[in-house]
Amino acid sequence: MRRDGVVPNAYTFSSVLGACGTPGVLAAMHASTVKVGLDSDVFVRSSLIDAYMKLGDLDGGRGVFDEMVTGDLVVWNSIIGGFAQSGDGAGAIELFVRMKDAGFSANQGTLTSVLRACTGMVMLEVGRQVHAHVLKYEKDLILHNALLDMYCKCGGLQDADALFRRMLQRDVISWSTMISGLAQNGRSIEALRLFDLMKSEGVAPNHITLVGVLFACSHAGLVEDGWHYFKSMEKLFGIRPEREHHNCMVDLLGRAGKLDEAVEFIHEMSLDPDSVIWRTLLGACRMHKNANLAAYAAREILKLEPDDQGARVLLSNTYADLRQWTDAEKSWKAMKDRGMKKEPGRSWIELEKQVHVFIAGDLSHPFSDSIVQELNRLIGRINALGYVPQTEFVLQDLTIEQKEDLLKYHSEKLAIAFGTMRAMEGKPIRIMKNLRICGDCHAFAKLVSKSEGKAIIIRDPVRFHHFQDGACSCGDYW
DNA sequence: GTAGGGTTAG
Repeated sequence: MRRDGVVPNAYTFSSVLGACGTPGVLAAMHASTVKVGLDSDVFVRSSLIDAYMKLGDLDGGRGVFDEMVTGDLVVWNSIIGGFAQSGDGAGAIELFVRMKDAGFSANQGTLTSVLRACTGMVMLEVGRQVHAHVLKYEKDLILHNALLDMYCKCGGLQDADALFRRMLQRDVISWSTMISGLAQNGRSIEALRLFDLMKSEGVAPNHITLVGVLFACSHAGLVEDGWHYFKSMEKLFGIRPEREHHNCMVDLLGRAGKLDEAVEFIHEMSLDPDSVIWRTLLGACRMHKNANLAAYAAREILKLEPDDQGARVLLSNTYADLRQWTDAEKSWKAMKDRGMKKEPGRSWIELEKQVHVFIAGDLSHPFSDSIVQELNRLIGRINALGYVPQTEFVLQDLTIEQKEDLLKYHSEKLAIAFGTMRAMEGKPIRIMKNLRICGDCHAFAKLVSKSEGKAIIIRDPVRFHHFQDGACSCGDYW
């Protein structure tokens, strides 16, 4: 077209920008839009923002957005959606507030992205407010699916359940979301029952539905059921098991302590094992304290991804679990030499529409003094219920006192203490974590839920723990 | 008669 001397217009650019697969091509295309003076056209602008965001270039997208000479709702939606999709929920919500200040009112697209941002940050209360605006779009399935997912991932299972029942239409995504949501919240049996209901209503499952089903099995120790679904999924639903399903099986077997079967499964599967599969096995080895197999899995990961810090951390931790301090030390040193650091534990809690972040061992929160006081009070109360700090969850070679101190200031404990101080009467404390919860914090949360008569809900990267009256929804199986 | 933004697992 260019060779023929035809000058592209805004229609051309907005179509072509979506196809820019590399930063170089996009930059050239962006330059062309400027050259012909079309970069301020709202269609071109929203396409440009979207193209940058899809390549993961947040600054690039933001740059185009900030030149805002012209803008409309879709331009706002592009930038908000971009932030929400790249995991910057706080940024997305901030932009959403600015958008409203600028006099635009949200439509379905905006609300969907904002819900996704709420989901990412476990902002259930903000999500509930968004729900009020969703009501007028009762026919929008995408939006309702996003709302459903928000409730599931924020631990609002009752709301999710009620919404799911009320929805005017449900597609395979709605069903899959609800099935996974139940499974992640420790209600695997209900998840499988819902799967049966889905089939009886004639909705065809897809490969993601089956991931949810297998996830339900693996997180409830339902080894037989898991095997059954895995073996029959192709025949029954025409879905060939993919990587994710194989990974679920390794998780299912490994989590249940059948490590040999898990290894055998990996060796015999038709796909080449990737680092995700090995990482799943490694996690199971750590859970069941099999250092030799862990070392094997970690070496396989590092073969595929030499700079994988997760593998090195888990390997070090396994050695530490076994009190093999020299090997642990060596492994930590290998990390340091490669300039890698362990990601610090972080917990978030939403109180009065504000998100508070706690970092393990970091007492710089403005209310730290009273939080530590509250923590001591809680520990005193649960000591009476038989709490003993499980220092084996500290993965360094330290004295008992030092270990107890490290354990005491794990980020989720700080967040729980802040929660018991400040949370509303009768409302559960909701916390999100970046790492999986440790065994000591799990025991701590169980006992605090009992001593304070308060429900605590913790979301880690893969699942939820609902603590109430001294027990957890995971049944101590995670 | 031509164009831009949104949902599900790990």
